[in-house]
Amino acid sequence: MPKLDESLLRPLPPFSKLGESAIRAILDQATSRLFTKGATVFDEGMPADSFFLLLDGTIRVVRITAEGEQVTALHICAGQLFGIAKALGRDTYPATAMAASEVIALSWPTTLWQSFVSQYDGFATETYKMVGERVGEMNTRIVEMSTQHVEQRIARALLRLINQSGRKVTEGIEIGFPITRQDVSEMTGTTLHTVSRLLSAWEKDGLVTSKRKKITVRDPHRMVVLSGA
Amino acid sequence: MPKLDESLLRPLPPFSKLGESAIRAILDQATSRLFTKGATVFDEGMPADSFFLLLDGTIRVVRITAEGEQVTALHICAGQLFGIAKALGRDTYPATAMAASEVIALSWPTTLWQSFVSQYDGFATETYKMVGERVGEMNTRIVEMSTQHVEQRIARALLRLINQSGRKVTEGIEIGFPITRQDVSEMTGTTLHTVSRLLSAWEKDGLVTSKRKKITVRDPHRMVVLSGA
DNA sequence: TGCGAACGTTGCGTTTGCGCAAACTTTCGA
DNA sequence: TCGAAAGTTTGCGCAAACGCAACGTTCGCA
Repeated sequence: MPKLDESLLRPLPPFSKLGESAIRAILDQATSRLFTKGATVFDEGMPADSFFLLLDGTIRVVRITAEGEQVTALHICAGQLFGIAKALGRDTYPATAMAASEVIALSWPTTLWQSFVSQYDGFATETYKMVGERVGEMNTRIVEMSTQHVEQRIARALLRLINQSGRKVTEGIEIGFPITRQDVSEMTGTTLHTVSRLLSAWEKDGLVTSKRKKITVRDPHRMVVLSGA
Repeated sequence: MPKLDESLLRPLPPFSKLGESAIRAILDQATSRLFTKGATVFDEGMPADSFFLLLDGTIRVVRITAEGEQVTALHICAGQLFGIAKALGRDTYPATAMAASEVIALSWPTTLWQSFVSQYDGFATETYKMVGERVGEMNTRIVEMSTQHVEQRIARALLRLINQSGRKVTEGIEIGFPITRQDVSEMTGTTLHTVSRLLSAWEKDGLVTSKRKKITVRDPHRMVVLSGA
């Protein structure tokens, strides 16, 4: 395994208050892992052996219903911890994590969690802050699903995606990882048909451009208006 | 203020590992407060000055949209902590808490949170376990809203309510606090009309009985089947 | 005890978004 | 280079649930 550089961790909130030696120690205990697109990092209900830090790529956190339908609960982007079941007093993973693109992640055995929390200043605080943000995000999702129309939900989903992992290109802002209509439908609780229709309409309108697995928002401002923010 | 009895706290998870003197100390710092039905305990966005323990009654945690619609995110029943913004690294309350019935709660200034966490063994762990459960609940809500029909969602909502605060009565199990069709609709993301229609149909079917602000499930088993669990 | 407000019911028309089906396009591996 | 697989588009019909509206019922308060 290649020696990992300390500068990887230093800018990230959970580690930002730590000194060089602490970061070195943390890195030395980490395993670096590569996941190909579509690969499963861990499965819902499995014992939470490890927790992870996403170095590159995007993770999709999904839950699968009894009928086999997938629902995307969350997207996790580079620099964030995930699989931190232990932080919420759980022994198993509450959802499935899959790679939405090529993914590089560090992992640590869950047994180290306690020592990270107690040894490293700010680690717990920053982690719980992140948990709080995710809770807020989920909360917002619930509110949106309850009160908004499909069109607004999809608009918001796209805006959230370009916020989290948008890349600026000539025509606008592009979502930073491959995403299908099916994926969008799983994020918004609709069907791929509805998403496809809507994107077509928006494309005709000049709001977005989309190729296979790529969506680019050309007019973010109008999109915000549409989303009813 | 009447002297509070230690036996109030001892059986509750966050305090279960504490000795008598610790519990005494915690109680002595608490303020006991009474809220009438419909009263607001705290408002979304307000500075999180206090955190609370619900001694009696039920709290409804709601968020209010820009259009003024209410969405119920969570119900909190007796024995649970709430308003624990600090635990998630927040300085303001992320949602509004209102009394769904007469409510008795203890409160502590948020400034004490840190010392509770560091001083009292198991307090943090148990609290985060509870946070984890709530996250799981919210997650389930999202999945349900994405994949289930209104009928199933309402069935699940009722089942959840009788699980959390059901009272056994002769005809079945009754929800332990006053609840309107409007309330149910806010929990399930529908309209009071739909809820009313459905409850009427269920009543005709012998599944439930409902009076004004009271709902009693007569046949929990069939309700579970209906909910598609 | 009577009035008003809050709560609940019901009918009807309409819309939204889903389900199904068929065809088209791009990608990737053999 | 060809074919299969994966992803996308689109049309059509339908059902679920909403919105509106009007009316009935219960409760609390003066």
